[in-house]
Amino acid sequence: MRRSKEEKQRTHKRIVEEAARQFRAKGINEVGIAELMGRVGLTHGGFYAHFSNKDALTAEVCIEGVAQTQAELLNVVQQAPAGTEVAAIVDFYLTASHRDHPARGCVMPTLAAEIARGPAEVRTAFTRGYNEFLERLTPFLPEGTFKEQGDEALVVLAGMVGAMLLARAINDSEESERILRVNREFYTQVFSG
Amino acid sequence: MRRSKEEKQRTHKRIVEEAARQFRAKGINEVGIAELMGRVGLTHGGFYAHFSNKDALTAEVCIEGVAQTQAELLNVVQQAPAGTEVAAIVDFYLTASHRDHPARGCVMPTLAAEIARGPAEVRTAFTRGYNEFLERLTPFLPEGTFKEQGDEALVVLAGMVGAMLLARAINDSEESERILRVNREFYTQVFSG
DNA sequence: TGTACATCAGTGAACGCGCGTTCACTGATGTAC
DNA sequence: TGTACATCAGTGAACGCGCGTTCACTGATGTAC
Repeated sequence: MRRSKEEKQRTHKRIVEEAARQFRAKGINEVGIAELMGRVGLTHGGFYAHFSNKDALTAEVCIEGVAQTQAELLNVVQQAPAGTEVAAIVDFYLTASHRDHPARGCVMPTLAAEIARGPAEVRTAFTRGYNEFLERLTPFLPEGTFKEQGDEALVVLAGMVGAMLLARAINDSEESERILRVNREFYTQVFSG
Repeated sequence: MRRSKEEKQRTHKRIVEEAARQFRAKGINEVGIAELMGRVGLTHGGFYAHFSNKDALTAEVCIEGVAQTQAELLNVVQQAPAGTEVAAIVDFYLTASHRDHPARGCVMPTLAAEIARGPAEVRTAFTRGYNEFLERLTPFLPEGTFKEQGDEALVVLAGMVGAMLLARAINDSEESERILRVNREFYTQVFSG
């Protein structure tokens, strides 16, 4: 039963979006093709009409996933009053809600370790998303607090990703909240004005 | 062929150490019991004389792995001249060598995402290691730079873990080096004196 | 100290299971005339 | 515009494979007398 070009595109998009959710929730290797396609409402064989293999899907999920976080953070930072951009970013990113819903959150804390061990195709896709992410975010950081704006973006991003990663791994909700709060306060204090 | 108590203990330790190496290099789920036991020089069936299941091994690896990084960082920080403790820590942690040898490095960037998705047993073990880690490290941080020493430890740890995670995922050696360098410089500058 | 027996670390075949991928097939869509 | 045929999105059975775990067995170690 052949489908129209438009319907194929829609199906393709639905597979990528569902994969992005599942990968973040369970990890790339823990999500099977059959389970994924089932959630999209199709059978597993049809997967290969859209992707040559699972790595090709993973590469697309990397780009799509980073682009999504980028869009959200850009939106947040653009609406922030001048001088409070970093505060707006960390207040948006380092929340209990983000910690508790990895499937809807940033791909970096959830997938970066697996990507680092993955094939070149996947790492290259992630790198592309990462570079665009930093390019877009950098202009909104305050000037001169610490070297160039691009360097500041690097510091804030690494700090947020690490804090989220640890806050999720810890099995102690009080300590987990503390990781989020202290890091929010730190970046707000250092990069304000 | 029953073995002596001492030999059993030695074997147990060798399994945990080999698992710690393999888990960091490939991820917990990508290391099989048979492969692991083979590397230790035994067959897979013998695994269950040492651990009730794979989760029990993973929990031990968490504690052992965090303790190892803790010991290394404590050693570094104790030998650092007063006022340069944070510089010593980040110079030890955020290196290309650490980035390129995850099997011998800190477990947090490599395993935290998988631990966060893992069973309570594993997360509790990691949390125990993490708490001891921070308790031991905190007294060596400078006072008053940013709130309490314990809060500073949280910030430096999150930043280092996030920076290492991203530096490993990126498929661009120049940008990867930059992540490490900029973060080293940042924490050295902010937490010196 | 020597002997008899219980224990148990490690072996290796076997289990059920889910994985990624292939492939012959179906039938609606796209296209050439 | 209508017809004939090629294309190909999606189906579902089948593939080989590796996984975690179980279990009957072996034989050296530990222990009770």
